Amino acid sequence: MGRPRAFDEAAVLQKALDCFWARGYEASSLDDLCCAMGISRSSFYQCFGNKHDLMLATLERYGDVTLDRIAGAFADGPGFRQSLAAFLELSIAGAGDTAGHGCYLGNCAAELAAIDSQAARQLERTFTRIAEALAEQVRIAQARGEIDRARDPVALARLLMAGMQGLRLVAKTHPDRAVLDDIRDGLLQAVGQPPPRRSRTPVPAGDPQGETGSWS
Amino acid sequence: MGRPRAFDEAAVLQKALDCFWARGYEASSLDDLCCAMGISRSSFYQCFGNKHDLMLATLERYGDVTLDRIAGAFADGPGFRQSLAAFLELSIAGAGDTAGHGCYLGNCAAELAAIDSQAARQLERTFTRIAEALAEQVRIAQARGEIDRARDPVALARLLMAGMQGLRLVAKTHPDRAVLDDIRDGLLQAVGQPPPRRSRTPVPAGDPQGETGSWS
DNA sequence: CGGCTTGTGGACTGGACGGTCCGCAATCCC
DNA sequence: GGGATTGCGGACCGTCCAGTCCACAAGCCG
Repeated sequence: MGRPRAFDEAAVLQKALDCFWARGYEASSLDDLCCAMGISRSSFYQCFGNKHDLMLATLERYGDVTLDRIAGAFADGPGFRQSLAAFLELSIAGAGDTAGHGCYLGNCAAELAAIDSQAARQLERTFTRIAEALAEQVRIAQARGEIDRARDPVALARLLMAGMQGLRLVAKTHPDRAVLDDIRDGLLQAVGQPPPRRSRTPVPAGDPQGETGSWS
Repeated sequence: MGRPRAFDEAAVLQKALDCFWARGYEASSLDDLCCAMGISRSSFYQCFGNKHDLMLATLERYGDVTLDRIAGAFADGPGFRQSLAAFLELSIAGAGDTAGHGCYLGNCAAELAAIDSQAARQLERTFTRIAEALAEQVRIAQARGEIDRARDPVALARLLMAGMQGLRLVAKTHPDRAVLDDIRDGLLQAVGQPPPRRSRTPVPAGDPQGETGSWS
C-alpha cells in the first residue's frame, strides 16, 4: 500500500557507515550524511530515527560484516598463520576507499565509548563476539596442530583482537610500512609455534621478516 | 609591563587536556573548555589562539608526559617485565579520574588522524618517539639479559606500543577485567624469555595475577 | 599618583547544527 | 480512475557553535 521507498535501506546504511567511518560521528553533520546517503532529511528521519540511532545501526552492521569477514578469512585458508597474516595485511592496506580510516569499531570506541553508554554497550558486545569468533578459529588451528594446544584459545584471541585494534590505530597515523610490518610480524610471532612434540629449540627467535610480500 | 595573567598557563592547559580527553575533540565546546579551564573566552583566545591550536598544544604536552612516564617506569624498576607489567596495569586501571578514557593519543588518532593532517603529523611524531623510548628500554633489558638478544628491539617496541594502544582501546568498552588481564599477559608473554643459555622450560605459563594491586 | 599597557568578563555575531513540518508526488487497492 | 496511504523535497525552527569585540579592571613605570 502507498508509495514504496525509492532507495535500498541496506545500501544507504552502508553509505552512512562510510561517512561516519571517514569523518567520525560528531564531525558528520546531517547534511554530510544525507548527501552521502543520497536521501532527504524526511526520508532520513522516517527510516532511521535520528543521527544517534543511525550510528548504532551502522555499528551493528559493521559488526556483522566483520564477523563474516573473519569466518571467511579463516574458513578455506591455507592455515591459521597464513590466514591471519592475510587478514592483518588487509587491515593495514585497507580495502580500497577505507584505507587510512582505521577500524570503524575502534574509531567509535575511542570517540564514543566514554560518553555514550548505548554505543559502549554495543561495542562491548561486538568486541566479545569477535573475540569468540577468533577463539573458535584458534581452537580449530589447535586441533589441526598449527598452534600449541597448551595455550588458552580465549586469551590468545583477546590478544589478537587488541593487537589488531592497535595495529589499525597506529596505521591511521603511520604511512611508514616498516612500522606496521613490525607490528604484524610481532603478532604472528605471538601466536607461537606448533606444539614441540620432539625436543627442539623452544623459541627459534622466529624470522621477523621473511614471509611477507605475497598478499595483495 | 601591564597586568599579569591571573592563571597558570600550564595548569590551565592540563585542564583543557582533561576536557578533550574525557569528551573528545569535536564534542568539547568552547563553553566546556573555558568552564573546565576556569578562564573566559578572551583569555582563551589571547593565550591559546583557537580550539584547534589548543588541541595541538595538549597533544604536545601529553606526548612529553608520556615519554617521562615511560622513562620513569623503567628507570629504577625491578626489571623490564615487572616494569612493563606495572605500566600495563596502570594503563588498564587508569590514574584516578582518567580511568576509562583510554589513551589520549589513541583517542585523538582515532578521531582526528584521518581528517586533520596537522594532528596526524604530530601524532606520528609522538608515536615514533614513544616507540624509540620503548626500544631503548628493550635494548637495556637485552644488555641485562632479561630479553633475548636476538630480537629486534625496534620491532618489539613497535609491537608493544600497538599492543598498549589496543589494550587501552578495548579497556574503554570492557569493564571485564578478565579480558584485559588476558591481553596484558599476552603482551608480557610476547616479550619472550631471557636467552636460552641453559635448557629450561621455555614458557612457564607465568602467573597471570599476583603482582597486581600496588598501583595508586 | 597618573598615564600606559595588558588581561579579563561578558555581550554579541553570523552561521551551522539536529530536528520538524508541510505540500506535493507516487503508488496501491478497489 | 479515484480515494487512501505512504514517500519525499525543501523550507523552516530554536539552539548552540566558534570566534570577535569592547568597556573596564589590574598591574607596571615614571
